[in-house]
Amino acid sequence: MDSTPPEEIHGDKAPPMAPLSHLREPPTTKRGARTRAALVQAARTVFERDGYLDSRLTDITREARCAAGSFYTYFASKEEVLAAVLLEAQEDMMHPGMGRVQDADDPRAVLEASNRAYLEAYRRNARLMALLEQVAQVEPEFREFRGRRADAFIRRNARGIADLQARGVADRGVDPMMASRALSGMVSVMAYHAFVLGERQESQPPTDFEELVSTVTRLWANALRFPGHR
Amino acid sequence: MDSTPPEEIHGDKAPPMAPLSHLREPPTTKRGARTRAALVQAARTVFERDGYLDSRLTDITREARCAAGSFYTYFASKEEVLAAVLLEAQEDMMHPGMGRVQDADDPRAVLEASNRAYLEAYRRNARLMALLEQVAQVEPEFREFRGRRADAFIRRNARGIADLQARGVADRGVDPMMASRALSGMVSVMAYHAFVLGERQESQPPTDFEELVSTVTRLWANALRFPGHR
Amino acid sequence: MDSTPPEEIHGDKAPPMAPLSHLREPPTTKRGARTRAALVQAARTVFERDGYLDSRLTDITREARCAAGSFYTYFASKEEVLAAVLLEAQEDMMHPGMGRVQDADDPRAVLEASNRAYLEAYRRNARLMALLEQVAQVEPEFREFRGRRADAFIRRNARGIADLQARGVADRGVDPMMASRALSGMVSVMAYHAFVLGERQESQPPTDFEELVSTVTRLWANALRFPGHR
Amino acid sequence: MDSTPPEEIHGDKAPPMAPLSHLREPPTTKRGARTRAALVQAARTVFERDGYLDSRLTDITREARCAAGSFYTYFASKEEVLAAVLLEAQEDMMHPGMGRVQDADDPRAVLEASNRAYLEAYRRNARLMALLEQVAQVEPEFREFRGRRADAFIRRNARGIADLQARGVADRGVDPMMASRALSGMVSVMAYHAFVLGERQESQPPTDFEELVSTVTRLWANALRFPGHR
DNA sequence: GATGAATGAGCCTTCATTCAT
DNA sequence: GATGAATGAAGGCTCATTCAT
Repeated sequence: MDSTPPEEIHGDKAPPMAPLSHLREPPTTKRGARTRAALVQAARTVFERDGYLDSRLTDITREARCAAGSFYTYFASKEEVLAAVLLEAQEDMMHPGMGRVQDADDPRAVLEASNRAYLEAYRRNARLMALLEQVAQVEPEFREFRGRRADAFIRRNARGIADLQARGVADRGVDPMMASRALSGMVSVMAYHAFVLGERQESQPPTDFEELVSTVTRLWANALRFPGHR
Repeated sequence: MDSTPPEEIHGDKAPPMAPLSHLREPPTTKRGARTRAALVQAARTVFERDGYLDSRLTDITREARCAAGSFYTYFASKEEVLAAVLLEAQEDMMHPGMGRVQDADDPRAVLEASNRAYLEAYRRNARLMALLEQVAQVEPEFREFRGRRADAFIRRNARGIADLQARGVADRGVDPMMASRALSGMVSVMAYHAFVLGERQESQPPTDFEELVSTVTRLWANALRFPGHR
Repeated sequence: MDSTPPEEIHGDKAPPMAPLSHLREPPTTKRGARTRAALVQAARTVFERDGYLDSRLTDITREARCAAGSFYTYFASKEEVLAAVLLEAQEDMMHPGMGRVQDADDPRAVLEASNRAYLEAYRRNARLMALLEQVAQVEPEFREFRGRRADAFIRRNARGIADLQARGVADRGVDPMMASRALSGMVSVMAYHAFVLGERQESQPPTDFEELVSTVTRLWANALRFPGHR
Repeated sequence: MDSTPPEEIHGDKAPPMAPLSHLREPPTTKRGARTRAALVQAARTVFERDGYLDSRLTDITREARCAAGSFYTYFASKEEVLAAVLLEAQEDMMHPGMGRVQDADDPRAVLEASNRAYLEAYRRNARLMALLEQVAQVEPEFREFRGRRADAFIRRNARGIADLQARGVADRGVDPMMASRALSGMVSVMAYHAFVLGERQESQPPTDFEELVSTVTRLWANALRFPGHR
């Protein structure tokens, strides 16, 4: 895992993530581009605020300060704007963009950096992730999108694990893909709990970010029997 | 963890799980009881088949072979039947009912039995779990229900972990609650993937149940540094 | 053509005229039957008054004094009510029900009775015929309905013609079906002109009914060379 | 009917056929003329393909390869393009342009030539005739247009009939106008059946054109008791 | 209790027409 | 003249809930 580029753990250099649907042709004029952008932005705002299911198209057009009919100039349906919203945010959601790691030879250090980057990205896009979870329960198209996103992380982490197993620094008794699915899932569940559910119940104290990072990293490292306890 | 009753790990002795809503009075007559039961059964069938959102009340009354109006004799809304459905299934979903473990002193053996029981219960009620995930995304009431169910498992497992930590057979470097949340979440994510998503995509080979049990158990045990590798 | 039952000329003993569509199940209760009937009646009124295309479902429900949603209890669409309207009127439209002819052996007398019956039925249902012409231009389903209705008349008249040809009292130089189509068409065109268009242009004097009957009868008889001029 | 110019039977030397509407001023520039022509041509294509009611203005402008807004430079509405389309095609629809008849003294020969010319013109413009029938059911303006066109033929044929009656070669027992309306209608109905409906139902064998001509001619001649059977 | 018809608010979608560039 | 985005009125349809029988 030394020379493995950090992104290999949770990151995703983003194969364009297969189009969600055949979007309408992009606007030709500058004015059109502005309106379309306003609609996408408005949709994100409304979806994040009211949820996908409870939002009406007219909420979006009102937020975008345009007529109801204008929506259909750019999108064929609510699904389609959502696709546009997700596509636009995809980059930031999928490229945790973890910085340089001091000691790239230390699996724990690399892992921690990776987890931190992932969790930071999740936190940044928490409301969008919540939205994605919601629509994945309702629209098969977005269930697949969620699946592809998850798989991207899982496959990369699986490669990292296999690599460490080959170098003898990770437990060889588990299948890399399955272990990756379990451990990546563990992190995402924690993120969901902390940043999505945590936000909603203000009764509870917010999760301590650093503790979150160090706990999942430690459990992960232990789970794979990284050498050298801390 | 030796004397800890198995249920202590994933199980739940079911504190009445706070009523989901103030249900209407139970039917007085025998006929009434029959109709109500038919409605609950029909609702489960319809919800599991079509999803909560896509099902109409008339689908349920048709399935129950009764008139649309009769529904309101027993339930005030769609939410309320769902509550009844979940309440009825709660017992089996929450009490994995893991059998006696041979060597209750072996943390790994206990853990494995616990995980197996949890996963079997999940598999048994997979469609209902899928339904719960869906409604949790839409109705705050059921989000809380899901949360309470998860917390029940998490708290029990946290107690088990704290116990093992106290006995010196589990890593003391992690907070029991947080570790429990992470590891319990890991298992539930795997279950969701295998039994909910797996069912929908018949293209993929079904997950091998035993491998699933052994993998999550091994990762969990490692994560907490249970003594004695395998 | 003597013993040929009169209906054989323009009439139609009505093979049920193939359902226009799979109508919803008829209402079970008396109240339901009343509402449904009110809707069909209202639809006929509105369609005849405003035309099929210019009428809105809410016009119909208002006319029927019921809520907009009630419409869908009985019909799935505007098309479907129209089907019901036509089905209900079909009997009268298709069974001119010409009375006994004095001399059933006189082809001219039979023919005249038949034409009179046809034209009277057309006049009685003129607004409905106008409606049928309109929808036939727009909905393939009703184009077929119109076609079946026309064919019923044409086939019967063709049989009458073939019969007379066999008896040597009609020109054998024409194909019975084609001649029937031409002559039946001639009559229907005249009816359309007199009772549909005539009504709309009050500027013109109304067609004299008896002259209409005698003219088409005479032309028809001549066209087939019935013996014995008048 | 001898010296009667052939067109006198079904033809129409086209009195300008009263403007359908007050069209906008014709384009001044060459570019304008080109755009306008493209729009009329596109409208005809689209109307004939999709029907008047199912076609949208944007279909027309797309077909004409111009912007939606440009439409209004030349036409005030959908109706107005249709008027332009019909005006442009009027010439060919109304002037069957029947060739010289060998023996202009033979009523049957003249009649047959006239019918053939009419039917050929109908066939040539079948899709436009279908369109005209459609719009006549919907727009009063075009109902009148259709009426004027029909009247032109009917009046001419009525003159021919009156002429023959005067010469003693046609049944004097019928009113020339009414007989003309009936017989002209007979021919147009047959044309509509063969060329409009026939095209739509490819299941049926196409009508034999020569049989069509000879049948209507024979029936017509008989109906008026032209001398000398065939 | 059961029945099933009646209710009507609410949202999506279309497309002729206008208008700023 | 041409462009093409913006407008917004209009109407269809759904379905949870009510209510008369």
